[in-house]
Amino acid sequence: MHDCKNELRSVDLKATPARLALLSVLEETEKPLDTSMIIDSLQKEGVDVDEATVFRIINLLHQKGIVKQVQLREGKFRYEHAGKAEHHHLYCEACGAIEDISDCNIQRLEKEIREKKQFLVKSHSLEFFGICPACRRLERQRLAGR
Amino acid sequence: MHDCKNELRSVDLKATPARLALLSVLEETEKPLDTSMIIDSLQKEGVDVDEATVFRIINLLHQKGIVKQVQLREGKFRYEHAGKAEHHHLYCEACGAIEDISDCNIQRLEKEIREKKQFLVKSHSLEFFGICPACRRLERQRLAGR
DNA sequence: GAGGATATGCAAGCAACTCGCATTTGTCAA
DNA sequence: TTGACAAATGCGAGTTGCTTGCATATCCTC
Repeated sequence: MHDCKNELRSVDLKATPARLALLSVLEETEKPLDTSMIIDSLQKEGVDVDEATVFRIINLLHQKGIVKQVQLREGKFRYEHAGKAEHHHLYCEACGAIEDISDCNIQRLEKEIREKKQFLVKSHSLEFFGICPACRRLERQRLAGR
Repeated sequence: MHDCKNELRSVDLKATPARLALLSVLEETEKPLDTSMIIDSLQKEGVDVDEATVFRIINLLHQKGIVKQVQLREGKFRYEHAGKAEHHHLYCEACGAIEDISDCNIQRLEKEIREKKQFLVKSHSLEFFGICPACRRLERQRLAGR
């Protein structure tokens, strides 16, 4: 919450209370958040920001490269701070749980694409969808219980 | 357009004109389409289907596993026939061109996730975003010309 | 502290998608 | 072939995620 100010300044954005609070919410949260989650978190910290403003701030931060968009087949975007190490997501289709995975070498594939196809890869998204261990256990219990 | 009927029957769906036409559009098109593209294609074939109906059909086909959802950071879904070989997409952020890529072994990664994390992977999405060769050429010309 | 560029709130608007209900249409059995 | 019924469609209204215009408030520089 202190170097948020510098982070904003470094990309020529004014350090307003709304932006500082939003940025610190994203830095403190490990999972990607959608805009309504962001608004909830801000309210819990006593910061009341209009929905339109949240979208404007998020879009600015995204185009400055400070936050990343995450899509999980929910019909909306989530966002996470770009400062984290390269990682992807396991998304449980039953309960919505999200887990990070980091061990994958897409880098090699990106390099191949760049060399063979002359396509300049700027970013990518890789998400796995399925059922998490907890939900699998629940399902097994449900089946056994009848 | 002939075995579309059987395809629908095989998942207990009535073979209505709208569904048959929609399915054949998806089978004939190589790129993933969004709903308005689907509606346009249907109209060109003289089939007039309501927007709500297209969404209903697409959702049914998706939940029966006949079509796949594709997300390309456009704020909406695209769909493609699930019968195609496993592949992913190169999406040009400048002109919107989409190219398929097929050479990647995510399978190994999926297997690892299933074994190490007990997470049952049902599907995944991998999309690369960047600038395609044509757009890179245009950009170079634009820079050289001034 | 004042001035000017910029950020915000509010309200209206848009696009993707859903839902309820009356009508039409496949499908299957007789 | 036909008739009946479950299911599909069209239409209209509604919801949600997101954007925009404009007046007011705020941050930053001097």
